[in-house]
Amino acid sequence: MLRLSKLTDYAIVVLTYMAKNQDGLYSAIEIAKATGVAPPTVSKILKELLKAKVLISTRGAKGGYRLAKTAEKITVASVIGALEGPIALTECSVSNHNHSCEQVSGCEIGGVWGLINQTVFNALEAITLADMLVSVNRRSPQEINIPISSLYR
Amino acid sequence: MLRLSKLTDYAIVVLTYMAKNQDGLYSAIEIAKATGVAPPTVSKILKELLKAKVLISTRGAKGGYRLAKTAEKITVASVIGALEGPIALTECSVSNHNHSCEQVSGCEIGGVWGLINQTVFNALEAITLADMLVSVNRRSPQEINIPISSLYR
DNA sequence: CTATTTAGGACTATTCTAGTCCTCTTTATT
DNA sequence: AATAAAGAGGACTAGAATAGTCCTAAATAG
Ligand code: FES
Ligand code: FES
Repeated sequence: MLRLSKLTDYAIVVLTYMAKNQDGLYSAIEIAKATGVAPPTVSKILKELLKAKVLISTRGAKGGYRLAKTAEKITVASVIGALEGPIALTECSVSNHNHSCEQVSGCEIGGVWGLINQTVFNALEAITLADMLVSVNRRSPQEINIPISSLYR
Repeated sequence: MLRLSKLTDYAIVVLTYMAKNQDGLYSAIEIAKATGVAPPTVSKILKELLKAKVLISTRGAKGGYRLAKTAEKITVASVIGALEGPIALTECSVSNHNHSCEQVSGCEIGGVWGLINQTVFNALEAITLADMLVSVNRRSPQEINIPISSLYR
């Protein structure tokens, strides 16, 4: 299904909320209440995003988190990267310096995976938090087109 | 990490092997030997690909599997779809007719997920088995560019 | 000094995945 | 007709990954 983890999903939700006021300082609890995601989970996500430098934190009372850059500069790819590590669709695409990718004897398609990977990455790098906001406002009822349809469990 | 399942990975390997002789008829065991993937696993994958009409089968002695279309018409997206169901990065993107997507109160970004999904899908739909073959022959040593690098476990 | 809030992990339960195996049906061959 | 080769379909298990919780320590405002 090529699924993203739920945490990543939540992360986008959280960031979209924060981006409504770009310079706002939000505490984890505050965000949890606003988004409906459980507090410990929000906290976990915020920490990951901090590590990835998507957010900046202030400790202590009246502390909280804020966006490290403008919404235009925060890409979906970077958020996914923060929560799930680098975008690598297959083992073959993970920094295979020691050729650990050789899962299969005689398989030489690693190069193409690189291409596919890059293509997907570019797609995700092209979409930013700002795009999310626009769509939230527009509230386009846009239906989703999933050509491969019959097989979902 | 936005990972594809191993089975999908193997499927591409298997199909690439089969595509070397477009009209060839291959038994599961034969493919297993050639690719190094365990026989029961190959069998499982072939069945899935059959269900998705990527392959055609002949039963009985001297039976086997063959490609249902030319390599140019078998897209990576369709292979992923066959093994993992439709490409839907998040719950929000899965045919949400009954709004089951409402994971999070007040979350209205579903539409953007649709966009992201579509973008990724287009990228994967643009690459076919034929492209895999070309690259196998060219054997380009092309290094993979993964900008989000530091976080891989 | 105390309340608030982040930092950094450890931990657990549940879900998903990979992989195997069994039984049945179909077909070629002799 | 008998036998062997091969796919069809699905059940099952072990292991891995994920989601989610919780605890303790450190920082800071008031
Ligand atoms: S299994 Fe690694 S390149 Fe194909
Ligand atoms: S949680 Fe479904 S649209 Fe955001």
